[in-house]
Amino acid sequence: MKTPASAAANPSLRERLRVLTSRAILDAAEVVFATQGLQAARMEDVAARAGVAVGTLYNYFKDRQTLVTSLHAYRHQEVIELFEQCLAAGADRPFDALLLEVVRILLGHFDRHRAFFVVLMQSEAELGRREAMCARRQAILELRGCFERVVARGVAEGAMRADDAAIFPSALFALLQSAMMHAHFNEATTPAAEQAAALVRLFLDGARPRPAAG
Amino acid sequence: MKTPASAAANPSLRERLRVLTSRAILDAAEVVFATQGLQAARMEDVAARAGVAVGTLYNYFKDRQTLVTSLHAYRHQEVIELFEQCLAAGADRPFDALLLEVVRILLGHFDRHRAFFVVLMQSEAELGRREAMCARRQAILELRGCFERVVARGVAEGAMRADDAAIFPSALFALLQSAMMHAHFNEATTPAAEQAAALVRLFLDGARPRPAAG
Amino acid sequence: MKTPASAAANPSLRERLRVLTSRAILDAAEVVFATQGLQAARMEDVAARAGVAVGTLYNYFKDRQTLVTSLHAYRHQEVIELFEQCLAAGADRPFDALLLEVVRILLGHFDRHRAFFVVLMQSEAELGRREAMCARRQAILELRGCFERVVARGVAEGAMRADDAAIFPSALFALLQSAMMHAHFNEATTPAAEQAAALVRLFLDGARPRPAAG
Amino acid sequence: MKTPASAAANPSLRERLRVLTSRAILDAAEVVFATQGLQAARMEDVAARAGVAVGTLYNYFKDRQTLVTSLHAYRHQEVIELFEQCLAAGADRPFDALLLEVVRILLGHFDRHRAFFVVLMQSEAELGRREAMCARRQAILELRGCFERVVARGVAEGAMRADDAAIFPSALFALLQSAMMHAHFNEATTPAAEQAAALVRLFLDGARPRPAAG
DNA sequence: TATGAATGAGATTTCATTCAT
DNA sequence: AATGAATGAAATCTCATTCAT
Repeated sequence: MKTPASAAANPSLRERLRVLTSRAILDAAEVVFATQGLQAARMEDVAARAGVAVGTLYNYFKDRQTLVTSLHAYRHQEVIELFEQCLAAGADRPFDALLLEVVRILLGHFDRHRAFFVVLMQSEAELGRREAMCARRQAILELRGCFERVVARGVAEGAMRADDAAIFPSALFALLQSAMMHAHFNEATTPAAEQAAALVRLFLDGARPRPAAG
Repeated sequence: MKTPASAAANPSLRERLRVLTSRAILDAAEVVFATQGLQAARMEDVAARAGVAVGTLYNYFKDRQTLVTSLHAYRHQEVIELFEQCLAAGADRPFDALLLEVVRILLGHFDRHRAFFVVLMQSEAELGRREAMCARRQAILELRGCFERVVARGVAEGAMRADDAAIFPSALFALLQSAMMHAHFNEATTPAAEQAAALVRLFLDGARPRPAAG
Repeated sequence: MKTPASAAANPSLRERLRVLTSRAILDAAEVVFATQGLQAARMEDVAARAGVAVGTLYNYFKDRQTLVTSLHAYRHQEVIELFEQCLAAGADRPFDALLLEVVRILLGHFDRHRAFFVVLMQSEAELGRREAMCARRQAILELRGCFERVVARGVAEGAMRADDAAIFPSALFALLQSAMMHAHFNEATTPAAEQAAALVRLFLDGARPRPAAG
Repeated sequence: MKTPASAAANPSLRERLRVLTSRAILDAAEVVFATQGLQAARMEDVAARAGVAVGTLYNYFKDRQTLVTSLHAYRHQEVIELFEQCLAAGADRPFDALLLEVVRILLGHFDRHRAFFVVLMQSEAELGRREAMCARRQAILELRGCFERVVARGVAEGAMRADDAAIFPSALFALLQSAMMHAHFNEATTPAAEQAAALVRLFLDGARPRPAAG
């Protein structure tokens, strides 16, 4: 919004400013929603944090709902892109390594936006009920799709059982969540990413002790 | 003049009515909160559903917050009691069977109050932030304690690895949640309880195919 | 309400009980209104203090307004009776002594019910506006009448000027009030009655120093 | 972006409007509170009278209590300023004349805001009880201080006795009140200010007839 | 007659949204 | 395009009063 470099070119200065302001608002919204809670946060707080007037919020987002949805989409998109990159990059790696990498990357991302993701999860529970959130539902399904692709690949490679495969995607997702919640509750302790290996071990080999003859 | 017994030879009629009304309100609240969402639900709706006047709500619960908290406590208590009964009853069973039983019982309970538990989870995410919810936090810790005892017992019996045991309780909890969320999203499909066996298999033996020599 | 002595006679036991309960309620109301303020006090508090149920209040007083009014009347009546007794008893005394006696008696009564009289004054200010309070207005006019009689007598005896006599009654009343308010603000200090002599001196001879040749 | 001056070349227009609105609300509040009573008046009525929406009230005053307190402060301040001006202006006048002037000025002001001052007095009686009103108490003490200064000066000049001086300030204040109450009850009659001379006569020389040798 | 739970109108307060500047 | 004061619908909570027991 104040980058001096953007003064040189003028092709679509307006447009670039719009994007910057929009980002600034989304970033402010993330912090405010995460700090105060999705419902307790007031538009005025978001505006104050973003350094703009309330009215400006409405120049960029139709209404509160839209702002929340956009924020979700924004972060979700990042996760999905990360996910895709992992999958693409690890196309030729052994499945175990790929899975570990995916889990690590995702948890790393979660760690960076921990507070917001907690809020995001909170609102996911609402999804069954509200209609207006189909955009958000969409994003979630997309994320779910990523997990399903990972699982599908694991099964295809013979690295995972096919019989219970139906529950694996949501189970995997749930394990990631559990790591986050764990990190969230024991605030300021070890980041969730450090649990990546243990999670993958649990997911792939279970909690049962390995048979003696490893 | 103030002894409740002296009222009109109705030793505890009043008292019994109080309990009934209190229950009616809590039941109504569960439905309304689950249907409309924790925040969207209005006290008036709860009252209407319970068949009482708004004021009556406040004769039983100090304020909205207290109602929500009481509802949480009410359901949580049931879960914990179920849990305890399982643990007590299965004291001499093999660990695998015990775990399966526990998971099945819990998911069954979840199925019966599905909508509300989704709401409950939603609000659990808030816990890091609000202080006033220590009662609720207490309940959650208690539940967590139950899972820890199960895990501890599994480890003691040699049925579970000790190395990653730290993450097992929340992982187990998360897997249950995933089953619920799964059931919640695919509304009106198979109950979560049917996933019990698959979940336990995954938790104990992992997603990896069993070695050939089954 | 529980006086064992009243069990002996039965001529109008019911009636006597009614009076006792009525008194108990009025006494409780005085304390509660004085402690919590005329508006902040709740009927429930009055009932609790009186040791009866809320419903009982309404068996004795039509509504809140009536209770307040009755309380006013109750106390006012006492004041007026005191006043009358003084006037009657002092019929043959010199005016100065009579006035001093009246002031002393009234302030003494005020001291005994200080808190409530403060509340009472508070509500007197409302009088210009509310219609339903004509009963109260009546009582006040009656009290005013007492003061007017004292002044009239003073004038008749040549102990007071006739020219400004119109303002003397309310001035005298105001001086009494000032003594009470003074006592009220400097809580728990000397009782208002001790100011009686000074007040009368001020009222009769003014604040100006006496001419040297007394 | 936040400097008020940068808005739209309207350096202090906003600010001026704020002051005007604030005044409008206070003026409306005075009328409404005085007309309907301090407690009976509803915020909605104040808003309607001020010609703004309810919400606007809360943009200017945190809550009802604050509005009332601000109103008190607003009027009290005016009285005190009037008082100070009198005292300053009359520094070299004989005490009798000064006192008369003070009384006349104050009663004049009272006359102009009669209804509200009655309400104000009403609430003064509450002062002993509520703590949150320290601001108001402060104002009252300040006013009392003014009266004390007048009395001190009178005593110093030998125009008033020193022995009973302790009760003079509140007595003087009470006499003013009595004039107001008198005017209030005999609504729409002669203004209180006309009683100024009689009041001062009473206060300085008492109710007793002057000794023959005038 | 006493009781006290139920009632529900009504008051305060909040905050997403609008719109004149 | 940005601003921020104004708006007013809506939600929570209170408490005088009623009435079945």
